[in-house]
Amino acid sequence: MLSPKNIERLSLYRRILTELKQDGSEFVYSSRLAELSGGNAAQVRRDLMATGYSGNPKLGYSINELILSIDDTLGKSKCCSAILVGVGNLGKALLAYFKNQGAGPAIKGIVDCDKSKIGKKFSGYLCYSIDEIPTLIEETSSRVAILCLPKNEVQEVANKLIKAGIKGFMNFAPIHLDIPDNIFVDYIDMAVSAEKVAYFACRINKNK
Amino acid sequence: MLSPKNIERLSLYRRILTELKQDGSEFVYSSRLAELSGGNAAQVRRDLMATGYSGNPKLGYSINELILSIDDTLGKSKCCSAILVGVGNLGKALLAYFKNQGAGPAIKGIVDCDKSKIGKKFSGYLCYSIDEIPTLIEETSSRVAILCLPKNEVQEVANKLIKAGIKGFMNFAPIHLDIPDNIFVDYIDMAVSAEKVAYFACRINKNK
DNA sequence: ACAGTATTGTGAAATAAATAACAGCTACGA
DNA sequence: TCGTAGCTGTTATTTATTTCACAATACTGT
Repeated sequence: MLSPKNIERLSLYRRILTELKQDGSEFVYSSRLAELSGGNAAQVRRDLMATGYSGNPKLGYSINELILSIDDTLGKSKCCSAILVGVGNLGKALLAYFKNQGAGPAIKGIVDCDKSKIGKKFSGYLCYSIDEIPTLIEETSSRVAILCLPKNEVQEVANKLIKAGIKGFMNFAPIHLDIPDNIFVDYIDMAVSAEKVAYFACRINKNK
Repeated sequence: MLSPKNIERLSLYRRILTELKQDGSEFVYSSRLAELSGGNAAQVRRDLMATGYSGNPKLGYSINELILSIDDTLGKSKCCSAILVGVGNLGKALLAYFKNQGAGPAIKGIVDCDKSKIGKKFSGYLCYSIDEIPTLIEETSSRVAILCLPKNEVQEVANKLIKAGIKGFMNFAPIHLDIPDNIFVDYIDMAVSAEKVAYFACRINKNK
C-alpha cells in the first residue's frame, strides 16, 4: 500500500523529528518539515496522513506523538536484523556506519567469500563463510542482507541468501539481480550516481 | 531536457554494453538490455532514442556505436573532476571505489576538517584543509564534490564549495542541503535505504 | 527477388507522483 | 464569547513516467 518513496520520506521525517525533539521543540508544522526534508508541505501532510496520525490545525503536529506514529508504521523494520556480505573497503565502512545507527535494521552478522577473512573479526563481528549462511541467518533471524561483493559473485550468493530466508537486499554491486519479485532490492549504484551528478554539474542549469 | 532518471539508465546501459562488448558481442536487442538492466524494452528504446542513435530493426543495436553515442550524450561528465570531502570510514571506502572506476568523474583531490588528517596521504591523495578548497578546486578544475562529512559540518562546507565553483554534490550526510537550485545534489541516504529494505522485507509481499 | 519475421521508433494510453486548492478546524486575542 | 488567522486533511488538478501497441523497416532464407 505504501510505496517505497513514502517509506523513505517517513523515515526521513522521523529522523528530523528526533532532532527537533532533542532541540526541545514540541510541535512542528508541515511547512517546516517540508523545509527540513526538502519537500513540499502538501506532500508532508499526505505522507503523515498515511500513518493515521492527525495534527492540530493550530499547533501543527506533536513531535512526540508523530514519532510514535511513524514508529508504528515503519515499526516492523525495527525487529528486522541484517547480515552484511562482503567485508571489503565498502563493507567495512558500512559496518561502522550502521553500528552508530539507531533506526533501521541492525547488522547481526557478517559473511565473506574470501577464505582469508573467515574467522577474523571486523568491527567486533566474526566473519563467517558462505556455507554458514543458513545457520547464521537462522540464529540471527535476519531478513535483510547488505551486498558489498564484487559483481561477479553477487548473483550466486544472493540465490543462497534467498534460499536461507532473506527477503530484502541493499545491493551495492553494480549489477541487476535476477530474483523472484517477492524479494525487495534497493540498488545503490554509486558509479551511476556519480555520473549523474557530473552530468548535471557540467551543464549550466539555470533553474532545476 | 534529459531527466536524472534518463541519465542514470543511460549510464547503466553503457556499463552493460561495455561488458557485452568484452564478452565478444556485436549487437544487442532492446529486450536483452531491458533484461540486464531490470527495465522494460520500450523504455530502453525510448532512452536510447534520446541519444540520437538508431538501431537496426533486424539486428538490434550495434554495441560499439551505441557506446559511442551514449558517451557523446553523457560525455561532458568525463571532463569533469571531483573532490572528496571527509576522509572517514566511508570517505576512504569511496576513494578506493572510485579509483577503480572508469566512468564518471575522477577524484582529483581530498579535503577534511580534521587537522590531524591534513597533510597525510589517503589512497595516494594528499589531504588538504577546508581553507585550501578554492585553490584545490581551481587547480583540479573540479565541479563535483562528494560529501562524506558528519551532518553538522556539511552545510557550512557546502557553502564554501559552492563559492569556489562546485556545481554538483553527492551527499552521503543525512541532511538536506539548503543551496541554490542551480546546484545539483544527489542524496545517498543509507540509513533511509536500509529502513526501506527492512520495511519491505518484513512484509509478506506476494508480488511487487 | 521476394515473402516472412522479428525488431525498431514512436504516438497514444495508462499509471504514478507531486502540487495546488480549499473547506473545516482550533487556539488565541479582544 | 466570538471573530479571526493560519493550519490541517483531502479532493482535484497537473505533471512526470512508464507501458502499450503497432506501422515501418531491414535482414534472412528460399
